Amino acid sequence: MTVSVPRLYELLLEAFGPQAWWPVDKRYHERMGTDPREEVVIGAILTQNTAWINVEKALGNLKDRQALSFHGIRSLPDTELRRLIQPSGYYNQKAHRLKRVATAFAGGLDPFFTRTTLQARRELLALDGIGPETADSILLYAGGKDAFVVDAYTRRLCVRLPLPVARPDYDQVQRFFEESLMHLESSKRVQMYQEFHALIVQLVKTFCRTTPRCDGCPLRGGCQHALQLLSKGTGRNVRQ
DNA sequence: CCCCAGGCCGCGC
DNA sequence: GCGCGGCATGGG
Repeated sequence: MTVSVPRLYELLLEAFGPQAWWPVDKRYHERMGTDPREEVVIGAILTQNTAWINVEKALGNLKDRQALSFHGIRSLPDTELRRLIQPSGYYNQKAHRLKRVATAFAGGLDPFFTRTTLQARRELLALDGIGPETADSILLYAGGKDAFVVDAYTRRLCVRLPLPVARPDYDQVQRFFEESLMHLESSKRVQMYQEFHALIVQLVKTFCRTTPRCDGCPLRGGCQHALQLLSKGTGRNVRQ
């Protein structure tokens, strides 16, 4: 039994409800006269292989310093930027990545997002420190572009269910989801991409963890892993 | 104590 | 075109 992608989305939405991603402090940006989309970009870089709780501390530090914007980042000395984002880890690398992005988009995000999704993606990937997931997160959550975000969680879900993906690498997983939802009207599709990724994160954090906790998982009925558990009795230590 | 977290890059093969 | 180590912190 295989779950279709639209059905998968339906099940997750029923189980967890709307997720309201990407978390951004709009009040702050209204007060400061800054672009909230820049916070999305900054957060997307800070969260690379990092728990969000640690990213929040770094974002909080930038906020306190009134530097949660590209202009703010550019204005900070390297040493201070490193210190402010230190809780998010990899702070030397990330400080450089933030500086480069803040410089590349010194003209603001509006001109950048007038490009086609494909062209904008190419330009993001050309920046040192921006890989496919960071690029697609920026496109989807800052730009409202139709880019499906794939992360380690999405790939784990594909392998465990499993979904009929050619290979569990970034491009194949992305292609699979995008082709499965291609029939939707454009603005609906963007909204669904945003919600879908957030729901997958929620699912994997709650149930489909490194060591699965299948009890109460909304996908039990259509998941090969959960079904294996049932047939094996106590297979709770089985991993994939 | 160990493992993990919403990756990415540079290197060796 | 791969696999692998390095990058770093804080929470479970």
